[in-house]
Amino acid sequence: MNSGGPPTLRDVAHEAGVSSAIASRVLNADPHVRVREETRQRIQDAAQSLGYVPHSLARSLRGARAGAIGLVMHGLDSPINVDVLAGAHARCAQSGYVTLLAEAEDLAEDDSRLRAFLARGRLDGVILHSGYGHDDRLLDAISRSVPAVLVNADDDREAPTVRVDDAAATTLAVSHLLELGHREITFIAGPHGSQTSDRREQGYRSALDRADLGDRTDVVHADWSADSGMQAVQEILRRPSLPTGLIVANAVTAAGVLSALRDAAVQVPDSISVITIHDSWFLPHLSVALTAVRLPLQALGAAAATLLIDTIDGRDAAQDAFITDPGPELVLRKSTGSPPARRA
Amino acid sequence: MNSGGPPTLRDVAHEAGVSSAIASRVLNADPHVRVREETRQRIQDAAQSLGYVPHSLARSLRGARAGAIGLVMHGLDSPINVDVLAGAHARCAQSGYVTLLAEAEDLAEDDSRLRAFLARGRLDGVILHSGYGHDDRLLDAISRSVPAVLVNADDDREAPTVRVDDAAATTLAVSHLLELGHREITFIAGPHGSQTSDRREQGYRSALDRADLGDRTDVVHADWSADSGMQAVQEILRRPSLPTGLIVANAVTAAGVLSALRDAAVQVPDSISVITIHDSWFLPHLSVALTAVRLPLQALGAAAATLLIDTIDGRDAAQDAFITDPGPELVLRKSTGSPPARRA
DNA sequence: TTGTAAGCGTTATCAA
DNA sequence: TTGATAACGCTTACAA
Repeated sequence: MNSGGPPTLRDVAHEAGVSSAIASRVLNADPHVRVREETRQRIQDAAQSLGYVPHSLARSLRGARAGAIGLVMHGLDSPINVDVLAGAHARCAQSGYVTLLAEAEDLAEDDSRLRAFLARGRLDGVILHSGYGHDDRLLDAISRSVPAVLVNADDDREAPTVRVDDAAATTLAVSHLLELGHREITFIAGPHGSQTSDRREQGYRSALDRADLGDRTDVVHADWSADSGMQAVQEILRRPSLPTGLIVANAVTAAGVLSALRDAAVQVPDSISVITIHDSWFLPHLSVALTAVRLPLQALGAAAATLLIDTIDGRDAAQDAFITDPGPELVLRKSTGSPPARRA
Repeated sequence: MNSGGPPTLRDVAHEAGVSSAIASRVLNADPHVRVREETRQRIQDAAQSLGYVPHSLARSLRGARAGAIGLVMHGLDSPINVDVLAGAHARCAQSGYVTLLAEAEDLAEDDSRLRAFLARGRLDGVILHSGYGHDDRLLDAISRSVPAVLVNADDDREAPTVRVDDAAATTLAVSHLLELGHREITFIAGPHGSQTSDRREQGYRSALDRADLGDRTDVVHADWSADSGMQAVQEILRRPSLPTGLIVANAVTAAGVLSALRDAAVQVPDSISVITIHDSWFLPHLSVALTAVRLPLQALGAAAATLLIDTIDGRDAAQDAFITDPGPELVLRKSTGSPPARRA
């Protein structure tokens, strides 16, 4: 063997009595090469018996592929975002890419982390799970170095974007409440500056407009967290009159909304109906099993990965994409019902 | 510039009118080298103006460090496991390592994914978040290739292991119920074969033993999922008499437990008290706000990373470790209380 | 104080 | 059908 370390291609070639050149071609099953069957055997036996493992760095250094994709996520404390991550990760793994994980905040705040992450040759591309719009600098740095695909950003950005139909989701939620007879529907949005939240708000507004209820729109901002959901409810409860329906822009926030309602002894759905965007495992287990509009989050992550991989592999692609299959879907549970009878 | 691609060290050296050797030393701040201040400036200016980014692959190929750590996790659909991931990831990032993410099941099932992940030179070490004991083959393959640290495995394994004090956690839960006056306490365990669950069960048994209640032990198995928690409750409800206290080995399972109890109209905590291992954001929002024993999961992940990094960097380390700071901590909410008065 | 040159493990281009 | 050999971009003795 060589000098102690793990066996190299040369060790294999030497063992098989051939040059490293054919060893390389044989082991990579290069279709353009015709070797004697017997030689091929010898090489493969040698590789086998030496326990040869190709050195991925050396390979990528020579070729141009790292075989790795960067997943820049945010808010991994929310199961919603983890779903997107899982979808993207699975699709990358399927296609033979390993994935590097990073948090958007970390990279944006700490230049040395950003550099370590984007170090040349390490990544073939990056999926940036954004949505705040505060990350132009981050996107700039990334796309200067490798192809990037955005998830959930607006489409005025400098990279292709993949999205679910946020507006359709809230529209569906509004329709559901409208059909039940609600006319006073408040939307509990995400944080100011979130493009995702803005799109959902737009769906809410236009659905009310279409029902000639455009003057009844009412939006309260939260910040995606459960606590902020509780605060939003407390704010609403301080008003002289309550809405009969609540649409919450995010399932985690909705968990807080339900708790605050319980704390205030407001009956759901008898006094007020609640519906949220995003389905997740915990919704059936909240204080009232929560009705939701399911959005295909794993599919979203997977679509972003597909788009990126197509780009990397030189297939055209690189268009913005809407995930419409499956589309937003109503998951009925126990938190919505008819509005309370009107007090004259 | 060179041939179109991004600038290399040689380009920088050329631009600065020096050799690539000093360029390298200057840019890496090699302490053993004394360069004229003016030269150092010229090199750094050149690097700056060319937008030079070191090629991490070439660097690792030459040196021996990849600057990357593999995080092999399982069950990312549970926030509990995501907490461990977050802790490990943060600690790695802090120390300048990027992280490669993989799912244990994927690697165990698909050899080509395992090979891609462990490809030589890509990783400096791996954290394996295990707990099932089914993964000996996986651990074998990994530790044959790089240093590994286990999370939550038993300590008879072939790699150092980092753990929280599972037994102490259930002991604390038992004590809490005992103090409230409970004597019939059922433990809803994780799946058969889970070492984590076994350790928790042991803490439960020995705590009851110490209270001379060793003959009252009662264990029902679930599988970490919320659904299995519901099933466990249904099984218990079929019995002629009910326990007064339930200790659930996992917070996600506990969510299902509470829902099943609600569905069966069993009052918590009036008819039955419930306490779970693991605190998480959703516990306050369940049908009854759930009392829990908090375990330091992020610290667990971080400790695993620290241990691994120490090993990689050649500091001694590599001992099994218990995370005892902070230790298991009782988080009181509304799901535990005195047992119902005994029917004579 | 700076430059030369030899690798690190592959792959690709020739030539044999 | 196979073998030399030159890159890929960087680090590091060693030499000047």
